Amino acid sequence: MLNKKTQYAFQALIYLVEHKDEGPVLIAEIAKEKKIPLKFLENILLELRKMDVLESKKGKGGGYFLKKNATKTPLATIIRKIEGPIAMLPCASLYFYERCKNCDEKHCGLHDTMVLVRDATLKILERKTIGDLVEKV
Amino acid sequence: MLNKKTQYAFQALIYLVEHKDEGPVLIAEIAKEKKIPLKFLENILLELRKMDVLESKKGKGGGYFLKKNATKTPLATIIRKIEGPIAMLPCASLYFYERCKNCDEKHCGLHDTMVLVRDATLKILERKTIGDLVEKV
DNA sequence: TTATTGCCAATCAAATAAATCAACAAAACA
DNA sequence: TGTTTTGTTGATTTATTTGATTGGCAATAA
Repeated sequence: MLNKKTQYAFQALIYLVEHKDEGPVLIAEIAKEKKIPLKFLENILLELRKMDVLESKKGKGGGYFLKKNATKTPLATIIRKIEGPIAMLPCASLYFYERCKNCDEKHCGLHDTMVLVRDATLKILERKTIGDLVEKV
Repeated sequence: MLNKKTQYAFQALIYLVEHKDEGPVLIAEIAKEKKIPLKFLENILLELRKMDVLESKKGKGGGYFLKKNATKTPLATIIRKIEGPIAMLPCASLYFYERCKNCDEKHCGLHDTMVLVRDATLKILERKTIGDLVEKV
């Protein structure tokens, strides 16, 4: 399962996509609507800003909003930044690879299977984007 | 990522499949070979025994060994028992389903995507079994 | 200048995961 | 019988994740 932080990140992104033509949105508003602890959400939004998905504006009328073209960001990118590896095992990860201590992955059925799972998962998560989170009406 | 407990469980199962014609295997032997904390491994093997994958024998010459037909157990079954949900979100889980607090999953692109990921993952993990963990030579 | 809003850092608390400890029970064997 | 080997069980400790709290700083609009 994705951890809470990543789940909250997705919920916040959904809210921002839904309100993307309404100017900056207050952190407090997202926190209230999506029932996310305020300070925890602050950190999450900050991370998303640093990875160039969001922009922010301080002062009155300020808040967070999606950066230009951010809706095209694949979900896999968000997960890797907020959560970490997508694969089920370190030895099956592309971006966070670690060698197994006690098995030779050239002859390990578990490794092979987990690579299959990773590929099947990425095929979906690299194609689906933030924009796809909100269904067009 | 799978948690340590599940990763250890798979390593132990691999070891037991590799030695399945040699009678009971000592917990200590598995722990040493697979570098798993002994007492932690004890609990894991116990859980696997309670889910009818392993059998044990006490006393001298005792140890753990695979139950008859246990090699046909799908990997998904092991993960669900030791780790929990396979899906990335509660609202996308078959066996551990929970409704979302703040989104209507009938119109949620995230939910739809995570169901796709779950199905792709299960297609593999329901087919691959414990026996497949060890490649035949 | 003042109110508003995000930025940043530190820290505490609760929950969960991971690892260890200590006492016990069953089996084998001399 | 009784001693050794080995698994069983529950309690405890430690580490990590998650969530909550506090407080001051920096930028912006009015």
